[in-house]
Amino acid sequence: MPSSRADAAFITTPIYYVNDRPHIGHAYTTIISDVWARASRLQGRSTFFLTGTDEHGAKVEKSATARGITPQALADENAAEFQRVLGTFGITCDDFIRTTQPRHIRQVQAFLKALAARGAVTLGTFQGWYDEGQEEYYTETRAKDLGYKSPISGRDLVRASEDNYYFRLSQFQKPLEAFFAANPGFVQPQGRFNEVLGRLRDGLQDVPITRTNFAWGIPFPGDGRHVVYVWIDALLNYVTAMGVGAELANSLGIAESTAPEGSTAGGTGHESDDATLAALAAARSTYWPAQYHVIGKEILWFHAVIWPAMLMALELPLPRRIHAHSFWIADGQKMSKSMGNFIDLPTIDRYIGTYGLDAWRWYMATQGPLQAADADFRAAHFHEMYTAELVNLVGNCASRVGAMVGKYCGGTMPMDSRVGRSVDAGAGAAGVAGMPAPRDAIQCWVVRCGAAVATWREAMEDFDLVLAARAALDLLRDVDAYINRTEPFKLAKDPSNAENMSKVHSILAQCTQTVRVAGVLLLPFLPEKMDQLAQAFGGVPAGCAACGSVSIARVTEAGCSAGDFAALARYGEIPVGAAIAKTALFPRIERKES
RNA sequence: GCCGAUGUAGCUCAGCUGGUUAGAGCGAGGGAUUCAUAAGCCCUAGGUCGGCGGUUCGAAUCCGCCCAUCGGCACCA
Repeated sequence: MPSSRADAAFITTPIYYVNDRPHIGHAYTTIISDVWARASRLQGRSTFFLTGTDEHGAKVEKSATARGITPQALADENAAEFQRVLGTFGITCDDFIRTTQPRHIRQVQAFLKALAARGAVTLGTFQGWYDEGQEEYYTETRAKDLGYKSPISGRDLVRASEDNYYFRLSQFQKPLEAFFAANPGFVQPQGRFNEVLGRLRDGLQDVPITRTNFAWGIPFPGDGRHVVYVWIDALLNYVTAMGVGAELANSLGIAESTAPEGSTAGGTGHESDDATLAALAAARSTYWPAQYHVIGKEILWFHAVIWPAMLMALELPLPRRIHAHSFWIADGQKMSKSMGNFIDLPTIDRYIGTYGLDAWRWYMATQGPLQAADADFRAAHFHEMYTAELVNLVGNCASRVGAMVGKYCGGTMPMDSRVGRSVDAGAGAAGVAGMPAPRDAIQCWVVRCGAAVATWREAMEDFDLVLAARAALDLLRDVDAYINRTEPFKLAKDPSNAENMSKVHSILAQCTQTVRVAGVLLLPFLPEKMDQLAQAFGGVPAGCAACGSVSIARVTEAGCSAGDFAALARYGEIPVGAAIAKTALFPRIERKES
């Protein structure tokens, strides 16, 4: 069993079903996870961000058959599409796992074998409503909704049964209750956790984990007539990607040859032998358990109950937290294929084309359904948020500070002449040395920045991206307010007035330093633009020397990791004399009425 | 049907264990300015805090009922 590292963090998205086309839901989950991963790296933590594709199951098999290609060919095609699409969102995943890769298949079989060996699996009979045309089972409630008729063919559903292997979930009722009681923050938001607890009180039943009515899946070890049911296969990706089951697979002698027919395992990894698997484990297994499983609310039960129970059965550590977000709706309407109102890829591309990638990430991360309520996606709202927060606040604040340093300080970082006495923005309501008082008495910028950083860190820890972003924006609001109050542009009217010019330099020094700190906090959200800002504001204060950027580097790329966060986010790191340039970050966009 | 949640200014929402004139952001209207991306700043919006009843010296904040909206209810990624 791996032992986790305190200085490491592992964050995952669900793996996406290759039978789907990428849409806003995939974009959302992946982007918010990416923001968190970047923030984690920024803080100097060794961070692993995993996403991927789920490629087995009856639906994939059926779609492939309909197109006259193999399931693997379909999976290859769509997995490539997912990778391409996610790439366009600036995602910094450290790996992209595919469930048809041998490394995954071998470990899944090893885990199932271990589950069976530990008495967590039994053979039973599954009964359900079967659609003979679709070769699919429906749940009791779904069948009832359909009037016990096939939604496709209209024929009556039949009561069918098949022998399946079951995971003895019912055995984990007590252990799960104890775990939840001891970990009240396990599932967030809280409302979702309550839902899980409520359902748990109704009691747990064993769940089937194999199927025999289709072939496109991982053969169940010991009984080749069965394939592993897709969601068991899928859940295990979180540990197989990290090589957690490598030792088990090797010791059980499970070889790649047991992979299903037609599985050629394209894509990134092609680990197939014991040594490769062992290497995978050596490099990654200490990342487990995951710090965050980021998921949509529709798959909460699997992640909050079945997955922990499986891990308990395998005697593996449980993930620390599960964040289940809600759904985007479009203009007040649920998105659905029949409504034709899905925010699809072409729509997303249009937004990114018009507003830029960072703006898209910003809207996703700050206006999305992060908590229990669904969020409405509206074009007008997108435009308003872009203009109000990115153009008018972030962009404009950086612009006016950069412009004044250019005009009044020769484009170099000015000296704060009060350093040594007080780097504040007015110690108390009276202000300092004739300088107008700030709007609050707590405006010592060192303290102010430190508080913002602390708020940001705590918010990130809780996956409260909105609060984290606001901590940075508030810093910029304070800078704006400070400029308005101290009016350096008036003090600078007479350049020969040395005393006033000294004040101007002090004021602008404070503003410049603070804007830079805010920029660091915004980096995970706005990687391109905040990198641009960092370059304009003194170059590279404490970021990655190797790549010459403060952008958060990927930990997996040798020699390129985030710098010392304490220094990076500290007020005052821009050295006096450093070049400061005015920079235009977010262009104003005229919204054409549609 | 069962379980749970929500209902606060035009919009999105804060308001912990009840207590001075109910808040923020955005939008809208007005004002003073000009360093800045016609941005920033200041003032304003008089909203029965879903409805009714109760507890209390006192409730948006506790209890009950009602209305409305929403979520979960297991094999769906």
